[in-house]
Amino acid sequence: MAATIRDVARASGVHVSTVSRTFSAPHLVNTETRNRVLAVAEDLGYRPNRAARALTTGRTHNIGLIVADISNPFFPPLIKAAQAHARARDYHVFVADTDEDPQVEEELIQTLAKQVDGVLLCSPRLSNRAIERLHADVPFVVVNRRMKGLPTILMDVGEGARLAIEHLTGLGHRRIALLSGPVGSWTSGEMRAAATATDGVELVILGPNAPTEQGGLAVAGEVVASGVTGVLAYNDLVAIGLIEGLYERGVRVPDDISVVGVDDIVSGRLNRPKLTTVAMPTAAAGRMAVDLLLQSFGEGATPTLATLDTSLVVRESTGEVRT
Amino acid sequence: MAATIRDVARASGVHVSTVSRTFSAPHLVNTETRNRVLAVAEDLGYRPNRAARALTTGRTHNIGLIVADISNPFFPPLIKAAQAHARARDYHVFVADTDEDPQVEEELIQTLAKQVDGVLLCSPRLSNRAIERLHADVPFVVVNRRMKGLPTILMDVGEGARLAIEHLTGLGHRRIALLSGPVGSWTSGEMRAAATATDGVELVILGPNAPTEQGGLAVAGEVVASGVTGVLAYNDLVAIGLIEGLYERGVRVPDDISVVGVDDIVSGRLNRPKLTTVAMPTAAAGRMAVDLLLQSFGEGATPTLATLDTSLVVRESTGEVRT
DNA sequence: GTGAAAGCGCTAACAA
DNA sequence: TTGTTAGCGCTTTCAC
Repeated sequence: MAATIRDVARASGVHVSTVSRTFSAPHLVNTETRNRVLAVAEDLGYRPNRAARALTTGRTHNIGLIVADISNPFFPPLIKAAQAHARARDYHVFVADTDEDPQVEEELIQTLAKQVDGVLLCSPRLSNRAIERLHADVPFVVVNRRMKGLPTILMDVGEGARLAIEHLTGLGHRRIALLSGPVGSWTSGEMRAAATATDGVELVILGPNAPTEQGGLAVAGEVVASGVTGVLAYNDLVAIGLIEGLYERGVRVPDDISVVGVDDIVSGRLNRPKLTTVAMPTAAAGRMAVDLLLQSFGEGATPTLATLDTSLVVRESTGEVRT
Repeated sequence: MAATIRDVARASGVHVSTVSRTFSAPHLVNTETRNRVLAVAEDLGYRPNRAARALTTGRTHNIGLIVADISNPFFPPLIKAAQAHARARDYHVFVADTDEDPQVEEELIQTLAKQVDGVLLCSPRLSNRAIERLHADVPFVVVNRRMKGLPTILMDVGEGARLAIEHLTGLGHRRIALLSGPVGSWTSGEMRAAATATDGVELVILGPNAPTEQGGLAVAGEVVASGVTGVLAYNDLVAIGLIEGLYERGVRVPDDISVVGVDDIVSGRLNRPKLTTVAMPTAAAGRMAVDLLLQSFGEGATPTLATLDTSLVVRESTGEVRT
């Protein structure tokens, strides 16, 4: 059994409260005593039990981070940034994957609720109502989903979609497909709204699609059949899958069809053709999410909305429409 | 503030212990009473506080899962499998990323130690000594690293490397490069040992390399300069990066150089050329790791070694040597 | 500056 | 079947 505060107290001839202070309020204890306690603690391999500490303080110094699919390369940069940022502030991040299942998501939140001080909800699939209900149990910061009354971080994917469509029309494309994402995805809705609002475009909406390479692969036939020359995919994974699906059908990118993705994941930069895409500020979002959450622990916590800019990165998967 | 066991007790006119039993040993309480308590609990939105429960039971029902780099597509299938498997057994998995930094890894383990019942250590970068020391604080299961005395899951990458080399020699390749991985990687050592043991091969060892696409990209020049016709890369990411690097230098895969990866990640199945690779049973490893850990909680827990088979998947990145 | 005591939310004997 | 009591490891008044 690991050493407890009591062991340290006994071994150093002071009372538990003094040991406690040595760790949580060192300035309140005599330097000499403190050093002695510290030495004994070191000797015994004592480390304060965070869970027990949380019971009295109400602060676990843990943050939960919930994502729909950890294997989507969109998330790791966000996760890593959040972890690093949190660690620098003496918080730890626990990541959990919901497998795109709202019910698992809910369970996870409830489990996490008492073990963390707050939860970062990334691209949640839960209904607004459910989120509001769960919010009674634990503070949230929501990423990529508009939630009134909760601290929210949005990446301006609508603007990105607009840029992408403009890029395509600039290349002469008139008939363009939008590959939408999962039902309930805020991002997908934003993209759709932006695309619909653009003039001079015949928009074909295909979906919902799974936000994966498989999703893109599966919709390739429909894309070909739709007779479009340009495509804006829900994300890079879908775009990559689509390109492969088109390739299998003898359709070339960008020669026959231009494809734009969203996210700017690493493998999009290495695949051939290198992907033209809407770059999402994922790392910044991860850091900001942590900041907002910690901030919300303080007094007078005001729900905040932070919108981060996106940008279009033009690479090789888009080209002029063939005449 | 969320409802506590006491609120429920008061509101349902029983004592806290009865409420406690209703949740942790329902068969010990009268059906009628139980229903009443359950109704009140539901009404108040009460959920047992796992952290507090852990304090008395010594069981958190949480499992920590530590990986070196969550953005390496090798891990997500393992993570997902472990999470699903654990959830089915009423355990929850918290994932943390060490960023390939042994010091972060150590900190993480210590933080996790008291908040989980055990830790799954995947491809740890820590020294054996450090691992043994930390093992005093929390039970481990180690994946992809040989640790005497600890439950261990190994994927037989040595055998996989042997198959890969044989595949290459079978295609007529004689001069073959092995792109090794990070220092301290058990996998890398196994691959090297297996490759060295193969007869009739001129082996060129290049590395250590970062286990990423960048690592592969960076070593492409050396590969060309070495005059090999076949390459076994540390993992698929390195293989993919290498192929891109070769492509940039006008070297074709598999026409000029054959490349074999390790892991069988999804994007290797979609990139062109589709990657020939050593498939790792990651999902099985994740499930088995959870099993081993839970098992080790029981009586007479014996340290175990499980070795999982790998296999060679031949796709398009390898071909006959040019005459 | 340090000690004593109460209590965080819960479980686990032991009684009744 | 249910209540009583002690206590898990720690923090936090309040005294001294």
